[in-house]
Amino acid sequence: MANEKNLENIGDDVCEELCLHEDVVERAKTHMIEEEQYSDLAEFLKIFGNPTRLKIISLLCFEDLCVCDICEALDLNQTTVSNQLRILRANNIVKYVKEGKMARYSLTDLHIEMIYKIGLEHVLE
Amino acid sequence: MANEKNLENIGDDVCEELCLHEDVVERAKTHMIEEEQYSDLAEFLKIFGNPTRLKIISLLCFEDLCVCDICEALDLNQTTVSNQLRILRANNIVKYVKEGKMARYSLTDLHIEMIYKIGLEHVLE
DNA sequence: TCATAATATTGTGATATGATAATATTTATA
DNA sequence: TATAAATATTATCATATCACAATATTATGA
Repeated sequence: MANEKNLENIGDDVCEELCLHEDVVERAKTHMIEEEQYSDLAEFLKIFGNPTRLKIISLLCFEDLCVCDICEALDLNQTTVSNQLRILRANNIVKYVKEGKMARYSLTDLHIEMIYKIGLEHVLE
Repeated sequence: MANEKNLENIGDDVCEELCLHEDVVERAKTHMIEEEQYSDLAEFLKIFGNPTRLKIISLLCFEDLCVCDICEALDLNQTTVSNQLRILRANNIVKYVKEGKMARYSLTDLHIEMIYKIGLEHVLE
């Protein structure tokens, strides 16, 4: 962002001294997606970067649970769990249904479980 | 951590007032992994939570690249790219081979591409 | 061996994130 | 409708992260 003036003379100032394989660079660029899609994807995947949220996700892979059961299973206080559930909700990772006083949480779709499991495979090998 | 004394009277103090479905909680607990594995997984997946790193990963999905080509394709300065490559290396997401003055980077394995693509599928739908 | 290209490391200030205390909201039931 | 259980929101401060400037390292060729 913030360098419209350089759009056509990229390479003139910065890159004369760099290795620059122009054809390779051009081909690479064709595989890129929109700036905003990178941002959205980063925002989404960032959510997996916290142990508490991963614990919640790992529980919900097997069974829908209410908030207090998650608190109990993870030995965490209610504020912490509720806050993380809100973040997970906001990022479309969990959903919930109200059942009386309780809120029963579940994963939104299979993508969540897949990312969790592929990631785990990677760190365990 | 830091509550050995509560291991057998969990629920006596905090949870009398909460909903507590003991059987559900016990079953949920059996699906949990080690504390350290959650931490390791969070550290790993956290790396995907940054647009610059995702851009680098997205390029390397198609072709191995040297540092200056990545700089050029992403229009980022060399410091930024090198720093992010170091983080990616440290987390076993990319590897590189030295070719003369150049360093040719590639993804370590298919897990990386899978997480990128599943995540993208999720945010695009 | 000197200059330079390619890459890596370190330092910095602004911004984001974490767990939790304090407080508020919602809902069922007495 | 008052109470209490279950959950949600807000505020706080310590810590982590970001992009990049400045600087260092490594390796090739003159």
